Amino acid sequence: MLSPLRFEPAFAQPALPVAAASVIRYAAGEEIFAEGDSADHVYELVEGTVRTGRLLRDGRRQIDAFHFAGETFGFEAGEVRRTTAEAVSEVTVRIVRRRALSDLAARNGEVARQLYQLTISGLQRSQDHVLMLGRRSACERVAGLLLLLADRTGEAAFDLPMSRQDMADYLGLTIETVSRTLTGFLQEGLIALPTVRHVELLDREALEALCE
Amino acid sequence: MLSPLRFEPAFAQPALPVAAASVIRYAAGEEIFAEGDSADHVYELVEGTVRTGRLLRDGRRQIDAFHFAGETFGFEAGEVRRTTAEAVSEVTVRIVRRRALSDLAARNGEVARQLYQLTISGLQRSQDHVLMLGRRSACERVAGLLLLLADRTGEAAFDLPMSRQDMADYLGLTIETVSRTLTGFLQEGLIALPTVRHVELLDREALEALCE
DNA sequence: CGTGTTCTTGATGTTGATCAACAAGCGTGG
DNA sequence: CCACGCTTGTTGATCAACATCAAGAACACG
Repeated sequence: MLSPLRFEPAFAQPALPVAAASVIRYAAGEEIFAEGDSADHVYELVEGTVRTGRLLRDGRRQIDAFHFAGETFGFEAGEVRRTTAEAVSEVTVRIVRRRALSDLAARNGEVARQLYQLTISGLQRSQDHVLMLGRRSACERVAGLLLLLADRTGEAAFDLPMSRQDMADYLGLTIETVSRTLTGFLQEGLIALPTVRHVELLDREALEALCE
Repeated sequence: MLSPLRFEPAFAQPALPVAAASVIRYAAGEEIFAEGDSADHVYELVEGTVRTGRLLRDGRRQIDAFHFAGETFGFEAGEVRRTTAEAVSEVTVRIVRRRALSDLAARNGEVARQLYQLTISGLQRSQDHVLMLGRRSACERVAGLLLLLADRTGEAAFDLPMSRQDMADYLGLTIETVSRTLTGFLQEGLIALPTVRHVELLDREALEALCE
């Protein structure tokens, strides 16, 4: 069921219009780049799921975003990575030289516009995330994540690509709270959880109501 | 003490390289634009402080960012505003037609690059905000905001342009918690609070340690 | 099958929210 | 200049949500 470069409506993004320096596979859990690395490539995700985020010295982790097939990641303002990217599942990426892309953008206004559009929609997702973390309860956050995942597949039933720990670190919660919230939804009949990594949304309305 | 177009090192951003459609003043508390408006202008803040954020239907509010003199705001991916912008203090802004700016960017690679740089640094600040809201305690959040405000003036003593409610809505806390945390810092000798709107950082080290 | 990992569930603890009262600033009008 | 009311901020008491700690269950993989 490989569908490279298929663009989901909710996340439609142009592929990077530059020849890839290379195409690489990463195993689940592998690091793609780390905080402090020099940021001379950007990535286009062909298949799989990637998480980007940061780690505090005491071990607390915050995931900024999950990235799915067709999306791009690894853009930085400066020369040095401020986030770490890891493969959540088995992953294949196209790697593009940042320099090649910025050169092209300097010559081609349309490419520059796409690049701009890409980052600004990333900014908007980050703002949604801020709202979620700043002002929403655990229930609302978990519901929000489930809806986000459902929207990108377009299906009410889908596999969770990430662990409970990943969900917790994205939502600013603990695994226990995520787990309890999911079984709460289960008991209220909002979702089914046939396996630990597969969700079906039974009452989308109710879940949406939780997110307003 | 007006200093239009002075760029603080920590927030150095190019002015929008387009003739302003107009220059407008807003009184403190006035709305500059609102969620749902059509997004056909961008703004350059000449003087004062602006907050951008969102409101949930039940009244919960989340401030995405504070903007200071020299900074730009009001960029949107789509045609419709997703955030509201309000004057925190008395404010003067240059208003630029979005269309004029994007036309210029399409012709001029350097302008396009600046625009890109602007949004990507906005994205990085939003990611810092996510980390703050997702994984930091109330103390750490308040310390982080104080340091952010100190950095942009370059002084250890500064006026707080915003109310406790604004601070709370930026930090994902309540006014009571912000207030208590500040008096906590006061009692530990980390700050002085000669008036309710003026802060002096007495022990910057300790505050930085709180943010790691 | 065992063994290690991930997930769930339960009991308890802590942080920050909520509710309530009071204090401090601030503008207006006497 | 003070009295007044109104807004904003502080402080206290209590509560609730989520974290933490601990144990067990389910699952994955050799």
